[in-house]
Amino acid sequence: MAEATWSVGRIAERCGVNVSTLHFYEKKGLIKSWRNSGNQRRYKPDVMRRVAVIKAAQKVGIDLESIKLAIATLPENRTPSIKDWEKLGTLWRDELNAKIAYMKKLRDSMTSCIGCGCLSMKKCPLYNQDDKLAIEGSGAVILDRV
Amino acid sequence: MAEATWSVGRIAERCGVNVSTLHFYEKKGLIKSWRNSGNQRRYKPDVMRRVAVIKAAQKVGIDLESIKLAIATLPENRTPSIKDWEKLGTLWRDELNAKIAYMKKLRDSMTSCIGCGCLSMKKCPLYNQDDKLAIEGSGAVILDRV
DNA sequence: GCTTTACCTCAAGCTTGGTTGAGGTACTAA
DNA sequence: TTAGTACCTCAACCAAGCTTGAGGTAAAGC
Repeated sequence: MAEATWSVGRIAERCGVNVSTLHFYEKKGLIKSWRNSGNQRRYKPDVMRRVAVIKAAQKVGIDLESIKLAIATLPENRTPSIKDWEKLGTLWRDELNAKIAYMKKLRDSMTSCIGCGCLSMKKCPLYNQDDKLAIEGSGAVILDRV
Repeated sequence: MAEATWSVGRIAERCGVNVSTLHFYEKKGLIKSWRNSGNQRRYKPDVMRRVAVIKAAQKVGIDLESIKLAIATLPENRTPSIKDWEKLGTLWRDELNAKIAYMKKLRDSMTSCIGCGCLSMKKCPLYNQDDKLAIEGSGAVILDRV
């Protein structure tokens, strides 16, 4: 059972994603499969954990490219162990901590800055916080140029 | 000075955004202008605060549509007061608090769940947390269907 | 054996939040 | 008056992260 091989539809069902998503992830290099004699995808069961981890990481705002890089640190030649996975978790937990801290800073500036006169100027703390960690990739950077 | 009218280029420069962004926001109904005799946009100075608020809200992960709805609560017939703006700030601060709380929950599940056996199943706390507040709009919802 | 379901590939489409470019008009400064 | 900017509109494009559809093959159930 532990070393069974899985079809794309079964993986999709178990992971709660569409088949097209699995195709997409494969094309992006996030997961791997081999083909059976009829050219259909077959998976090792650990792909489910990979998909689950991808989804978990996305939830905390990590994009697929970064997830791909992180996943690339997993061993190629053997099924990743609990320890291997935990390392990823730790990595992302740190990132998440940083994001939380950033959002707290934003929150604390929010009420005061939004009503105050500084908002469109370069002194405003809401603008001048380090936004390398910005949740949405873009949107940042812009207001510091004034 | 306080009641001066501004051209699109000057607003763009003061707010640190592109002219095209202001066109875009106007098309989306987030800001307003009128035209001079030569069909060029003219703005009241409070549009700068609007733009600034839009950018601030984006930083905390609020999408333009929600920002538009929030801005729509501002008075139409007069320049919004500090109090009006502060109401928005308070609203978003609450939203941000909820997001922070959500991310903390994710963080606490992260290390333990990622390595554990529950990750691809419906019992995993990492999946079954309320994800209405998900940072990235999509990506959520999916793993609860298993 | 036959039907239904699952799978395949490739291309095109969708959403958000803009940017870029073409072709043309208006304003400003010397 | 004449450059040189600044502005106008409209359409097309970009990136991420998928989804949808067309046209065709494989596998599974009765």
